[in-house]
Amino acid sequence: MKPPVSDPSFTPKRERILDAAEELFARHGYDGVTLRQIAKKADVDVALANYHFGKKRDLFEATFLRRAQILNDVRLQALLEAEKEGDGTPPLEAIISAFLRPIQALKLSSDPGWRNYCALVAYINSSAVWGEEMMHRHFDPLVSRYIAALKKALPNTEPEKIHWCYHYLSGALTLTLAQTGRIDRLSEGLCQSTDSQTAYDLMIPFVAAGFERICGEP
Amino acid sequence: MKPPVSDPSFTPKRERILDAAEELFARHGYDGVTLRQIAKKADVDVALANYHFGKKRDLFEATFLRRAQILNDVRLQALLEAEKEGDGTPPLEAIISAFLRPIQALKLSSDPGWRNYCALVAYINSSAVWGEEMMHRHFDPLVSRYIAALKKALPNTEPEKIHWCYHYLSGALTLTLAQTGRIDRLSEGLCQSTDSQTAYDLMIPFVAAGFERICGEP
DNA sequence: GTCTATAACTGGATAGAC
DNA sequence: GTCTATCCAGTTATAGAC
Repeated sequence: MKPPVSDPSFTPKRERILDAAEELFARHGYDGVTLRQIAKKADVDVALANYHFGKKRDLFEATFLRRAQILNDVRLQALLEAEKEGDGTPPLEAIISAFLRPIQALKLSSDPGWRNYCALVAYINSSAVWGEEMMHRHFDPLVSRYIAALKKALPNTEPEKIHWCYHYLSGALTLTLAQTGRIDRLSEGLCQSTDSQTAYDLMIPFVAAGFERICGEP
Repeated sequence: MKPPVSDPSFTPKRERILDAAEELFARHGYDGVTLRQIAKKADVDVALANYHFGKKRDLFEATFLRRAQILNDVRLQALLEAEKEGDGTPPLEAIISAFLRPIQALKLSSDPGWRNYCALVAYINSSAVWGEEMMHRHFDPLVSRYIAALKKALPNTEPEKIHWCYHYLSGALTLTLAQTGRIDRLSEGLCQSTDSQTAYDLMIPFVAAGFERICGEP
């Protein structure tokens, strides 16, 4: 008989290592974390990380990859649905929603690991060392589909402008994912980094307005 | 007679250490860099970093602080000038310009160190560990002045919304400062991370439109 | 100010018992 | 799969000669 999966103490050790790595890498970066710290947080032996994942670098990749495909899948679903509703060319805001809402949904889901995973993606996307390679390999194929949809929604716009607007969107999203707590301090508690509801509800129209201004739609 | 400052071999070693630390910390993060690497890049002895700056942590702070005051000064100047021109309440876009243009100007200045310093600020702002404390202590006093100006330019708006919009602005700026090279790849060379001219020229209207949409001005 | 030498420690990685 | 024991390269930091 298998123990119930809901009890964290019964979680397979392999998964516990990934959970711990996710949280620590997200917060302290690749070099700021030791395998010993990860093992301690996961409550497993140090050598076990090596047994399951090989080198530290490979554990980092495995942590990143575990949820990347899931995120890509739900996003692709959202984009396809928007395209179906929009008869092939959904309006701008629907595309941006399809890009952002899945993340919001995962954050609000039952699995709290998504919060750490999002922070990990923010860390990787902000880093020149990791970002260029890893984001390109694992996320850009899907992002290219979003860019293509944006081009269709905003014809008569130079592709260059669409790329820059996507860059600003990516920046706003990345800092939101990082949940650094800075907005909490700056606003003296008025806003919270953890308030995903407000963060995404406002981000979508904010970004949509920016696109419209730059890409010259009414 | 002082040697010409343009010759790097005559730069005082202390400054060379800061230059090297700036570049390496920005790219690899605090934990991703060793004092030996910094010393090697600066072409000085390992012990010298310790002699001048004390512990590694203090060298990191010193690197961050060297240009922070300068940046705050030019920004404050820009904000005051905008307020003078706007009779106390400059229009939205003038405030955003006063926030962003000084950075663009420093990046385009003769001192290439500003490029690395900007990436360092991006690293710190993206990090939950460093960001909350260091950004708050050294940048938030001035940022609060910008927020106050935004509140005046956008009356009848809940302060909460202004803070969130500033957060999106900060995110777009941070990813731009990081110059990760991702936009280069995604756009297949159409756009360059290093193209500050375009990056800021488009960011200002993009962000202004977002503010207007959220904060309900025409 | 500058460098040599070294102390004291921590990191990743693995071999081998169970 | 799991854990003990250990290797050794590389780290910060400093004491002391010049």
